[in-house]
Amino acid sequence: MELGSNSDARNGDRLYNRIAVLRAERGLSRSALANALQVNYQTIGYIERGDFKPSLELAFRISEYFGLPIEAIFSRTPFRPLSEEVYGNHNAPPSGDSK
Amino acid sequence: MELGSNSDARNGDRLYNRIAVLRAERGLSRSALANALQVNYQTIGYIERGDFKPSLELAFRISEYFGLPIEAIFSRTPFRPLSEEVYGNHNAPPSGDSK
DNA sequence: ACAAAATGTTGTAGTAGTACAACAATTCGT
DNA sequence: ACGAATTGTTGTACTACTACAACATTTTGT
Repeated sequence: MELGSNSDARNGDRLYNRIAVLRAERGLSRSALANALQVNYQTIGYIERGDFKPSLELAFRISEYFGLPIEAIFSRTPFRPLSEEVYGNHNAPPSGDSK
Repeated sequence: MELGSNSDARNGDRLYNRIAVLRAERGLSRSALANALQVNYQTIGYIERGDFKPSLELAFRISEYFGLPIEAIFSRTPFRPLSEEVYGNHNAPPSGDSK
């Protein structure tokens, strides 16, 4: 069955995360991160794009890896960009995912 | 199959939690908590005694319910009693679970 | 522009979290 | 001490997380 379809992460119980950003900041590929966390690299992909939520166990591993609290990485409500959080919002354009 | 047997929470990947304490502090029964969290009351039992780990989703619900960070409720390493954490350790006896 | 790396997609399969039910054991109020 | 509430046990079933594989698409380096 497809993953991104319907029965999985429908909008109500979606989980947002900053993994992609944290990876980017550190120049880590998914494989590299997955490797460090001892999980399959596709699992990182699934989690990053919200296809499903990690186990609490994995969330802890990720949290420890980045040295950040779980709440800084995962959230039930969308994250504000870290950049904004640090420098404030100077006239932001509509922040939609383009495609 | 039994739950507390073998294949589940063996000692390596056990997860400790303070749910029982938090419940006790608030005089909440498992059913009451389960009810508030919208889960089966037996699920709370399973989690409390470490039979299995909650999903991240549920961990978030619990965290929000108690108004505490996930890390204050769940940990990969055993918790120190909150009492000690607050008042310090004044000559503690061997803190084993008796029975 | 081309090759290599990174990411996305689809499909299959195993395991672990959760619900639910029925009943045993324990604890608690009066 | 008794009954009620709480907690523990066993068993069944479903769904979601994770692994893995093969291939399509996109991005990146030179």
